[in-house]
Amino acid sequence: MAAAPQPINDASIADEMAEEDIVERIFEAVVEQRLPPGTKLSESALCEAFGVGRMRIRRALLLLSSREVVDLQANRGAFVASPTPQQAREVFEARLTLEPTIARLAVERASAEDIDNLTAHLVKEHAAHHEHSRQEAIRLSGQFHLLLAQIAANSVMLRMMKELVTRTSLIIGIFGAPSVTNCRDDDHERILRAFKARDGQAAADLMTEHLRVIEGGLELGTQKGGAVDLIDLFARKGRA
Amino acid sequence: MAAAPQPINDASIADEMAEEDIVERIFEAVVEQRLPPGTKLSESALCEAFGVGRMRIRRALLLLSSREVVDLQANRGAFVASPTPQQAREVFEARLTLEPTIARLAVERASAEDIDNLTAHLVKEHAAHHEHSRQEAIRLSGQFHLLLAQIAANSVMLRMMKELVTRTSLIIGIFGAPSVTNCRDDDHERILRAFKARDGQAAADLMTEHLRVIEGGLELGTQKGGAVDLIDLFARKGRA
DNA sequence: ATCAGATATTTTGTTAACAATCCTGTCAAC
DNA sequence: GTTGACAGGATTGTTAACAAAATATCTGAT
Repeated sequence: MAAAPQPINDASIADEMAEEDIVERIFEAVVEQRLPPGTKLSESALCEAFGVGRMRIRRALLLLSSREVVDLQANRGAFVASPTPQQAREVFEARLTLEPTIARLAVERASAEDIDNLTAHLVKEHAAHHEHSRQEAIRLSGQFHLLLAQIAANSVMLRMMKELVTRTSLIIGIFGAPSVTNCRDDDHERILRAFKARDGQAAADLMTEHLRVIEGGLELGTQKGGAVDLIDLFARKGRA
Repeated sequence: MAAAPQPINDASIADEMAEEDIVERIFEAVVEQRLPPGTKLSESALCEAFGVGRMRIRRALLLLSSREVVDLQANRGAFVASPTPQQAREVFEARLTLEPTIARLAVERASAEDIDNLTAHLVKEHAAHHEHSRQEAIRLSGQFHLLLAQIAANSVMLRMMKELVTRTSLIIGIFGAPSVTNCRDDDHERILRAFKARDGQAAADLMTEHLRVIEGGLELGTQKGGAVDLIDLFARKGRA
């Protein structure tokens, strides 16, 4: 309950954070699954955490909700979204529509430096896996897909991908088998080889396969954690 | 300068408009090209127009800017976005990525009623063309694409399409040849025939062709109205 | 002990006043 | 006549206080 107005955590680089930075930070936390689905995001807590006024937090939450990463309930507050099976299917359908083309465009437009960056990125991914630093592995694994969108040099699709990658992390958190990480970096490795061979079609096909594997690893019938729908669960008295 | 708090225009159905409705209304106005690129959207004017407080307007503008339909400049205000040629290319690239798949999915998932609705929609489009009611024609022409996304039953891609269709209207407003309307309804007609034949691939191909024709009709070298970059234009003294 | 109701506290939503910035028009100086 | 500075007005951005809703706590009865 400290009423100290000064920043508390590591968020105080210069003077103040723009709401865009706050949105970015929360996106990252969700991707790394440090904010599980259903987590309450109270305004006062966020104000302290980021050391900013309530208005900034409010705007950030509105932006997050417009991207369906946060569920904004009237008079109740903001919660990390808990995608439904239907939403999960829609997110993967959108990714399967966008990402093969993004991969192909990225191959066509990648400079030598881009490919070097991708290679360096995969090294980091491997390292994170071997070090068993789960959060870092997940973060890098998601960022690989964003890197492709960046190389494809289309800011519209890059923005769409940021949303989709973040929501995918939530989806895996809810429906993913326990041992499954977001992406197998073997697949990323194969896609990188397609880059080096300058084979855009192969990259697109590998991406399709990659996404199908991830979606196939989900159990869209049983939701694990997150906000279990208690109303639906206990609607009939006694036991089901 | 009327300080009357009651609603002024047709926006007073019940008691108050949610910011989502305001966003929707402004989207519509942009699609119909009643709000040309570069138009200043002052807060006080919007407050009067919609009969709501400043906070609502502020939130609506933030949402609009997050979808790049509005350009939010610090301490200067909100302006209808003026897409650059680069942004125009990116929007069309995204549409060319999404819409063929949306068309295919829509064909696969369309009920008989959906096809009836599409048919009725095309009748309206024709009527608007013959009546030379330009705004209505433009609106319906954009809505055709949204109808397809709705039939495809993917809310993620539907939301993306709402943004892309709206931005396309801005792009045509800036770079379109004067006589060009948004879509030739002949193309829509052909797509509808693919629906009736239940030929998803044909619908996808026709959509690709349709979008290429529209993009081909743009003059991405010369921007007409909108916010002409005077600094860049008159940087060198005298004449270029 | 459990549950219902009432009260208190916390949290969210809104409003209004205040501060800061920008635009416009004016006036003086060159 | 043009350029620059300056002041007034208008618009945006922020803060703080207030209102409303929901949650938590407490009491009392069954």
